[in-house]
Amino acid sequence: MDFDREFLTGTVTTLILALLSERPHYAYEILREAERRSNRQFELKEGTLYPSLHQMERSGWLASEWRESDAGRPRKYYSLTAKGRRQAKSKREQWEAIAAAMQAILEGSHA
Amino acid sequence: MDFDREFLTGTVTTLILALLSERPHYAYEILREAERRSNRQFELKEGTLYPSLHQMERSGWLASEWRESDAGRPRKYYSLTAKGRRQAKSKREQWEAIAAAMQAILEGSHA
DNA sequence: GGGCTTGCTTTGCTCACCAAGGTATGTTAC
DNA sequence: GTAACATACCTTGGTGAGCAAAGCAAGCCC
Repeated sequence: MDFDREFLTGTVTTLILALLSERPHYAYEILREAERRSNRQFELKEGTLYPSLHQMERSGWLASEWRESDAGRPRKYYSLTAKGRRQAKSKREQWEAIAAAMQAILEGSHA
Repeated sequence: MDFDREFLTGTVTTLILALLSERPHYAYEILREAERRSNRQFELKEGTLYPSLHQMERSGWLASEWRESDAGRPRKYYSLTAKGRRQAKSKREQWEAIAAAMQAILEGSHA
């Protein structure tokens, strides 16, 4: 399914924070992981992800660290700061509340 | 709960189409109904709703009709066109797919 | 008369997302 | 050897959704 662009707004930050809640990731890995877990439904774009990560780091939600890789270029790993963990929790709760509210509204409209 | 603004993107159109799938509504009624069903979580703004309705009418998804009211000003009732019904179905399906994909991603990140 | 609610509308702004481009390294295929 | 592809990082410029803030109009209650 191709989503209308506007549906993704708001999911990107939440999604990044959720993945980083589990363990540090580098950007490219986030792209792949988001695709994989959503069964290819999410195709996070690089032009979205990289600026988002930079923005979140500037906001103090993330810390980054370069690590050598066995093969290829070094990778920049991002992890959550304490502030980032609070944000992750907040975003997840907000998302769940939105999903519940939408569910309540959509229920009445089924054909 | 106050939502971060970006979370609402994409939900507005879906929400409007869902309510109009049930029966015609006038704008002010949509505002109230969205609030009521979401337990006050959604507070759709007038500056969002009215331009959206106009946009959707220009796109041929909605038809409008003025009706006299027992009390107060006449109300402009919006109803779905055939095209609008197809859109309503599509948006609902997209929303449900997004919600499922997000759920899959968030599941792993619970504290 | 003043305030509240209902009801419709518009202007100007912000900012999330992304298309499109670029750089660099390593692997596989021919 | 080189072409093609995957990995891995980054930036610029544009679009468009949502909203704050304002206005207009009509009815109700005190």
